[in-house]
Amino acid sequence: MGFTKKHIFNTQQNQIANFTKMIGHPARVSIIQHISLNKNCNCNALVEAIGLAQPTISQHLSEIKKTGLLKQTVKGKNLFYSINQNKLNECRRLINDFFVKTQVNCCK
Amino acid sequence: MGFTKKHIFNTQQNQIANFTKMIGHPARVSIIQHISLNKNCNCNALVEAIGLAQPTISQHLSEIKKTGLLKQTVKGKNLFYSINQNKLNECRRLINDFFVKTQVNCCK
DNA sequence: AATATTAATCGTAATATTGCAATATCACTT
DNA sequence: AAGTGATATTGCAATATTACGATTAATATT
Repeated sequence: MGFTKKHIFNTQQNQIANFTKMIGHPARVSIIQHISLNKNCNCNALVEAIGLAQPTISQHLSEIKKTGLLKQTVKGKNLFYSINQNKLNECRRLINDFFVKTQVNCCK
Repeated sequence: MGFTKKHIFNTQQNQIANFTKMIGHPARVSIIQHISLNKNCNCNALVEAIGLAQPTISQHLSEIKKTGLLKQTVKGKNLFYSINQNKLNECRRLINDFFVKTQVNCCK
């Protein structure tokens, strides 16, 4: 097969999986870290910092964008990325909630 | 290609990616939730509760086990799974730290 | 207008993941 | 020893992911 049977899981389970899957590649971890550390971070800056080809970085960026975690600002010919803090908080809360519930349930 | 160039990333980035990738499938989210909620949860119980075939559940279990998140107890012919709390805490701290740093950095 | 810069998209190859049927293994029961 | 139950492994098909060269599109610069 190769596809995921998403329909047999509930919305929350799929959301948790979507967010963690998005983070689940070291290039995307690195991209998120770089963007949060550097204002005015564009695609080229990430290509140089990380060492993957430009199309590869662009592809990873679009995976992250699909979840809504990134904002874009055009300045001249540059496209600067920044973190969408609302989405970051949503993502963080969802995942943290998963950990808290797992921990509380498993030790009672 | 298809493979990940792990060597160009640091240990922490790979660790974060490994843990989040392990959680990044709704079946594995569901498996972890079930195990934490039910003491004496074995493979068959998961198969019935989730609705995927036994080999599929077994495969997802082994993905989770690879990260050390599960403990096993043999009782008769049953193999009961439970959450390794130390590993859960390690995983939670690592991911939370990633979120905290991202948040602190991006809004200063 | 021609050129350079920036980033997305296309096309493709290699590899990984997801899912299941069939089978194997291993422990317990009879 | 044969049978049963529980789980792991094997083998395979379908799909997804990762990576990059080539190309495209869009904007800036000269």
